[in-house]
Amino acid sequence: MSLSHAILGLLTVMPMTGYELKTQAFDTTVAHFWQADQSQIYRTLSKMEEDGLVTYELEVQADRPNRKVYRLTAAGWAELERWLRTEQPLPTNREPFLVQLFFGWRLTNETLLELVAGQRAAHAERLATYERIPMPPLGDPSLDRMRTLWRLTLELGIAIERTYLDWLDRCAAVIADLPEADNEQDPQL
Amino acid sequence: MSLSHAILGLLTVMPMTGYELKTQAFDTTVAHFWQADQSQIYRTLSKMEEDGLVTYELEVQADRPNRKVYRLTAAGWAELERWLRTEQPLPTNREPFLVQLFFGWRLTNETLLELVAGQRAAHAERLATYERIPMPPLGDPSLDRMRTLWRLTLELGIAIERTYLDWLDRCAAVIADLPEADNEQDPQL
DNA sequence: GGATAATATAGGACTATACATATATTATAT
DNA sequence: ATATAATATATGTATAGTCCTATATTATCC
Repeated sequence: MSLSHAILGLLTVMPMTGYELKTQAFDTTVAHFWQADQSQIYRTLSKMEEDGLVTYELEVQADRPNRKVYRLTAAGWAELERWLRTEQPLPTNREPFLVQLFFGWRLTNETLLELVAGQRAAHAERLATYERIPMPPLGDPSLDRMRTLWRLTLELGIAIERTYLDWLDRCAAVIADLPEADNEQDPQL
Repeated sequence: MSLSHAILGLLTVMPMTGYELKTQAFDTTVAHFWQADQSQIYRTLSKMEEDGLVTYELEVQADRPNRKVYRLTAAGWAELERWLRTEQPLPTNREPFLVQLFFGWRLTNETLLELVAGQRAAHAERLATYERIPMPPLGDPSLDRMRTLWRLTLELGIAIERTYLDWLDRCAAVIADLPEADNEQDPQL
């Protein structure tokens, strides 16, 4: 489970509550490389606390629900340092849209183009989200390691989304020129 | 669960056993967009059979374990056709290496460069695997819809891997020029 | 006035995935 | 002689992730 490692990393930047992890990190800053469900964040925090990786301070609030502000323990720091040096496997590919495209030859060009357009819109939106994140310029000598590395991760997110958009445009062009399917004999049961 | 839909798609090409699905499809032809565990394939086939989406013929073999050759039922065809028209969500991003890079500013440049090199090797291998798959040329009028669409999915796989490689090279260059970390005050417990 | 959003945590139920092992036979490699 | 790989299916167990709902208060929107 490297959700716990992402959480450890985030809590080194600043002690936070589960709510802040969700809204100010997983939904925004790190969304391009790790997405997490609210309920899973809370459950993982509980487990990490049990395991002694984090502790929390309860901030009692009058007009709002109480906050549990989590931070790393010594064991949490040690585990993060260890994990950061461990070679990580590539993420496994699982893309429903490519399954559709691969097996979609019986669909009409029109239907295929609609699917392509849908994906294009979704990727364009994702790209726009990433591009709205202000990126620290490179070449600035005052730019610290942290922000340089952070910038690099964002650059990948943007590059991948651009790759998708280029490819989807190419798909649309190729499909538009494709002779329609001959579905006479299908399905052949 | 769209593993079942990937299986439905694959079985339209040719009736197959679970073993063949694993070795001749998920580990090879469709590996760039869907990877599946052997045990999950068998369990999913069982469930799909229960649900009436597929049936199998038992091929009794003398010198080898018997084979269950699966093919679609009418309900399986209907479900595939329905699913193929349904808009699919973008895959969620979860990339352990980017978590490392993002939170790795306390590591030395050397350690970071080792991690980058490890990822580079893994992506280069993946790209080589994709490039070994013979890709039908475009512009061939005899090229059917199926192979054109299949080619497009492979092109994306290759484009994404090239994006990773370019980006990893850029990472290496940027990290090599980075002043080393000043870890005096860390970890700040 | 009623619905929704924001702040905050949590649990139930399910689905999906991963990793290891069992079983059985034959062929090949060391 | 022993081990491993290939063919073939299957189960046990654990981990990871999703979706929905509950709880409680305040603020805002229509």
